[in-house]
Amino acid sequence: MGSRMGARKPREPLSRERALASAIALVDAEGMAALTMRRLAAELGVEAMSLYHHLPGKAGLLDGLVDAVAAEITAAAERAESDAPGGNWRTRLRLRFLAARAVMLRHPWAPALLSSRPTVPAGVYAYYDGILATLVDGGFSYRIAHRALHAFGSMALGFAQEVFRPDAGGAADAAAAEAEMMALAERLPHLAAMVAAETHDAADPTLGWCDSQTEFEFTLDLLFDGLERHLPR
Amino acid sequence: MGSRMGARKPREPLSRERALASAIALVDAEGMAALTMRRLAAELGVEAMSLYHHLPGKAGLLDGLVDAVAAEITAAAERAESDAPGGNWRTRLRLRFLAARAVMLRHPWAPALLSSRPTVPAGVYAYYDGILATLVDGGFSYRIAHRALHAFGSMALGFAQEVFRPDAGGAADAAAAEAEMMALAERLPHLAAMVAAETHDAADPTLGWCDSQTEFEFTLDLLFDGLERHLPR
DNA sequence: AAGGCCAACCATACGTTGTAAGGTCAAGGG
DNA sequence: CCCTTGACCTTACAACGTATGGTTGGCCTT
Repeated sequence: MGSRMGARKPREPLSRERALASAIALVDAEGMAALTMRRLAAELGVEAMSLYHHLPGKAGLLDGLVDAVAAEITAAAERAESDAPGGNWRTRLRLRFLAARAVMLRHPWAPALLSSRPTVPAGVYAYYDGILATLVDGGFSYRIAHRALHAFGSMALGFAQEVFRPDAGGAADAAAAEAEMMALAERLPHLAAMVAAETHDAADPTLGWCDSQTEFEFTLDLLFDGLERHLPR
Repeated sequence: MGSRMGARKPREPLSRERALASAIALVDAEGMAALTMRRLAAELGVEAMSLYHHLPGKAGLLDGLVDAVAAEITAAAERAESDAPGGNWRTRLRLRFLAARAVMLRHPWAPALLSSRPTVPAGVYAYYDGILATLVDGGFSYRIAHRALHAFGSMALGFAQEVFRPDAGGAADAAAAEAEMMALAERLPHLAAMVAAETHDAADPTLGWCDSQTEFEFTLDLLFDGLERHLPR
């Protein structure tokens, strides 16, 4: 017994969805570098070449990842906006962008992947169409709305181009970091003074002292304030 | 004759500087994908492994590229600012950022490379120290200056996080692009309307109609305006 | 029930990548 | 004169994406 009746199911037959889900889990856990065709196949209990029956190569796999993230963002933004109906354009966009940011924080690899892809996934266009609708509904001309889209840049997708990486050094050798900081302070007097002033009453004396959530919202409001002055009348 | 007197010079002895210069030329001409150790060595008339006597591996080579670009930006920004002495913080920063942007336009691969590197090159710190000096000199508190640095993000280095790539489709099949645009218009009414409104009196009816220089400066002024309102008094 | 088709999966192999290990060779100082 | 030293080369390896061509088990048709 056990060979008939179809209930044997040596394994479910592997699909594009299962592959993508497994890929996202893998990348969330171990980073983009761990995502190779062989590794992903192994994760699914399968050989590498089997993936090619469901995905059009590595590039297609990455496109799939980006599409999935875009869908997640769109859903989160839609949900956030509908949770607070009747707001003005500012609060509606704010909710959208902060919802997008929450998604990006769950997938730290997504910003780099998104900006590295040569083509924009289709779902992103729909997302931007909604933003544009909010802006036009809020009274902006198409000209200013267009410029607003450019000005938001990646913030609309929930991430900012941070030049300085978040906590790259790690907390392993805080002493060495501080020593290096002291050495740098002589050549970079203003940066040193700023760090000194800002960490005066903060807990963490290292370079990981930036509250990126606060900075994100500050920049957002900066842009909103500036745009508001371009409203007609 | 010709064998003595040292003038034979079968080739100059290859140095870190020569390797980096050649790498930049190669990447400028053919893009990052063309930069492999073997290819760079061939470009220098040498075998791949010889590069390892002057560069600490591929990662070190990329770090070298980033350092070179950072130096180029710093020099250009310094020059631009000193060409217009006595300006206020706005015009001084504006000149810096636009000078940086000119450098980035010469090296289109630099933004992606810079954001992909795990560590920030040392030269960038010095560059940011100068920006900070200008802000503080302009009357900003360290707190707001700090936030300004975050708000500028990559714009200080001369590039914006553009979600939609510049002219990825190429001008080869403008008809197909327009047809696809028409198909998209039904699902993306606002985007379609915006494109229609914006290209009303423009020359190019495709998606390559964004003047990124204008958008860059608009965003810059948006941020400057917003920051100005955070000046004390 | 028998024949055959076909999607799913696998095994093998190729070219390219970065780079570790060790060899060759000319220049120069003791 | 020899022998160290550094620049350069040769070879080799592991890992990558993927082209090519099996093998197989279940479903449809007759």
